[in-house]
Amino acid sequence: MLTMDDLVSRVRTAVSAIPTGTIATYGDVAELVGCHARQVGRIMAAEGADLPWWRVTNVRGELPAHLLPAARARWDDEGIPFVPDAPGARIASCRADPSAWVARLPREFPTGG
DNA sequence: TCGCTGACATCCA
DNA sequence: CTGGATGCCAGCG
Repeated sequence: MLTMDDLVSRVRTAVSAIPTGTIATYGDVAELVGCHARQVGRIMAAEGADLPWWRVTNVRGELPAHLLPAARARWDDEGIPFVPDAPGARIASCRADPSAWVARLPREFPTGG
C-alpha cells in the first residue's frame, strides 16, 4: 500500500538523486516512484522546498512563471542553459540519463518491481 | 461519513 | 490556446 507519506518520501529521494547539472521531468519522477506526474507536482509544491526542485521540469523543460527567476539562477549555477526561445533544447541536452540517475538511488528504493 | 467542487509546479490531441 | 484525461488533497454541507 502506497500512502501519501510513502510517496512523499520516494519523491524526495528520487529528486535528491538527480545528478547536478541535469534535469528530469515530472513524468520521469512519477514513473520512478510509481504515481501520476501530477501527483509529483503536488508533492513538489508542498514538500519540495528543500529539494533540488529546479532540476525537475515539465516535459518541455519549463517551470511556472513564479519559479522561473529562482530556477534560472540555479540552472546558471549548474551550467544548465536557459533557452527561452527553445525550451525543448534544454530538456533534450540536459535531461538526466535515467540509468545514471536511478543508479544514485539507494538499493532499498522501491521502483515498483 | 459521504459527495461535490475547486486548485495543482502535468500531459496529450 | 482550448478541451479532456489522470490522481490526490482541502473545503463545504
